Amino acid sequence: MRSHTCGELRGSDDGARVLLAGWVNRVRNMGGFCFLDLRDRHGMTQVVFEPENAELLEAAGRLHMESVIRIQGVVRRRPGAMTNAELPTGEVEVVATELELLSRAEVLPFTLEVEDTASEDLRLKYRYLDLRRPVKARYLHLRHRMAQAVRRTLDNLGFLEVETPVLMKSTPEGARDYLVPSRIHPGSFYALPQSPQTYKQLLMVAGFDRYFQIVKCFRDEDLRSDRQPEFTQIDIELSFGDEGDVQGVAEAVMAALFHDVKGEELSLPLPRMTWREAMDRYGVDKPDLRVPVEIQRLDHRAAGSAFSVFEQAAASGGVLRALVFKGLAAEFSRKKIDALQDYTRHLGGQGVVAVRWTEEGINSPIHKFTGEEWMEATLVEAGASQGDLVILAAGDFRLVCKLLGNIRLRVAREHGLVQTERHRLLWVTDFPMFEYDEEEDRWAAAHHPFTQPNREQFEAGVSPAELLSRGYDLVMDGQEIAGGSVRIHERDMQAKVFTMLGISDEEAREKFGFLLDAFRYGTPPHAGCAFGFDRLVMIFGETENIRDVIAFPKTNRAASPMDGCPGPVDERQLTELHLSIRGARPESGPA
RNA sequence: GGACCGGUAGUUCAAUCGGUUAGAGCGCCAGCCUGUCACGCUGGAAGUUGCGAGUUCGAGUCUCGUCCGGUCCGCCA
Repeated sequence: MRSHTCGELRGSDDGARVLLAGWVNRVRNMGGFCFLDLRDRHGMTQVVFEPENAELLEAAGRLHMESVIRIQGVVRRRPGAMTNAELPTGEVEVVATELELLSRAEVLPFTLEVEDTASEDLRLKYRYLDLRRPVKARYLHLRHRMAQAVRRTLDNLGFLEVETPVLMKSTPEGARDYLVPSRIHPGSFYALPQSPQTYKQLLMVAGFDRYFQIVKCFRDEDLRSDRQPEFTQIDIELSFGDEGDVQGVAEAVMAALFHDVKGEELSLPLPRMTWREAMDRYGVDKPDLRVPVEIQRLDHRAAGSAFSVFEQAAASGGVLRALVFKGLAAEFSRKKIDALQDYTRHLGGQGVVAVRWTEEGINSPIHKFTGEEWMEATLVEAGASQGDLVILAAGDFRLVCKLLGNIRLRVAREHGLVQTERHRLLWVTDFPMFEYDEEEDRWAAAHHPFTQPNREQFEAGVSPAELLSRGYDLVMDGQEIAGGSVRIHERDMQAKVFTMLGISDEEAREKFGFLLDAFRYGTPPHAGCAFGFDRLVMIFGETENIRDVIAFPKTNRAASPMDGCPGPVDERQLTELHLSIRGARPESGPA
């Protein structure tokens, strides 16, 4: 069909007879002759139609953009001034001798530009057109290269790729499941996996001591710019190893990606930081180390401030923390500070105290309570000096972390404080084992219920609030790109953790009996992790939008404007599945 | 579940304080053009202003509702 792609002809091919096929990117009809840019995913080549062949020239002039054609012709080196330095094929053009229209294109619903000019819903509805644009196609090329690098690396390290079921049992912990009704078992449902967690642990019991899988996972939760209902994990598990072994493998994967994709050597091992330290210094469990501003601890100064909010924080065991933005006092007008307060309330806080230290002195709304002396001493202790903007927040530890952690990033982004020259990776370790679930009034697993608690603490009977886990997250540029843990492999310990989670023996047997049973027959100590592959591609592809790195993504409301899913089904199908719909049925899909 | 932003020719946008026939670029159609590469020039067609109510002499513009897209909070072990 074709002898070359549209991206490979060079000056050295001068004189060759070639067959090219592709899409008409653009036609430039000069009257006496005409130029045509022929495009495929490999590149673009200029085709010339000359007056010697009037019939061909006329046919070329009639072509529509995005029609698919095949041409036969002769490669010709372009005259010096006519070369196009912007194109890899720019030294040559193909003089057409034959033209075949393979598929005529109608006028497109939007024009294919370099920039994202068309609205996102149109581009999603005609995703196959959006993907013709090289700027979009490049994300899928990148994704492919990264997937290959991961497979090659893990294969070389002795990992076995095993596929696990997509239809599985619904489990109580964690995200909302996508459910699939069973035809054969009336009233019963499969769940789509939120991750292959239990299967990979069972593979360890089965003796496959090094497993991996690049696998789709599903969570029926609301979407975000970095969250889709179906997404891909690089899932890894190994036996007879601990945190260090898993982290070493994950680091090897990252090093391979840096090498293959960016041509850079990643310096290993990556730094480690405890969860507590990350929260104290950055206010989040996934610190962006590219921002050179840290939270300052001023807890001991809260009592004695004479400002009721701070005093209250001190009295109730809360904290007083600060962010110091060097030299930004002058840039923060009343309006910008108000915007920051709005943002704080949006995050669920009551507000923060913004202090500007200018040439005229210290400007803050709480002077009248604290007095000049307390304020200046506090600012100095926080490391501030004249010209700085200081944000103070007091109260519950988690809330203060959330407010200052987010403000740190927001101000850094708005004022160009993010040092983007190089990526910053680190491991965050020693996470809390449990988090208190206010709604359900019980302790919930911070990672998942198979995570091994810190053994010393566990044996000493430390309270759930204090207990740390053997979980770890890999963080890159402020994003969690992988998370994992050393798993529980002892039946007794697993039973105790279930108890701490308020899961009864019966419930544990009902939901996880197969795993507990498996542990009775010889279980190797094991540990693992899973990468969020989509987010990884986002970072390497330098996009903020997860839809960019997925071939056919869903909208914010988990629908696909392209194929109209989800949509209603025939009554007959419902009957087969023993289902009836409560309330009115939709007449058509959401798109 | 909540907050905010957006929706006007095929498309991207404009339309002053609510006021005459809703404009422009790209695309499309017709014609011209021998070195373009976002070719150029001339002319033309193209609109349920997302949808539904309301206010008004008069609504693209104001109000309410609703649908769709996006960002964020909650949620996401």
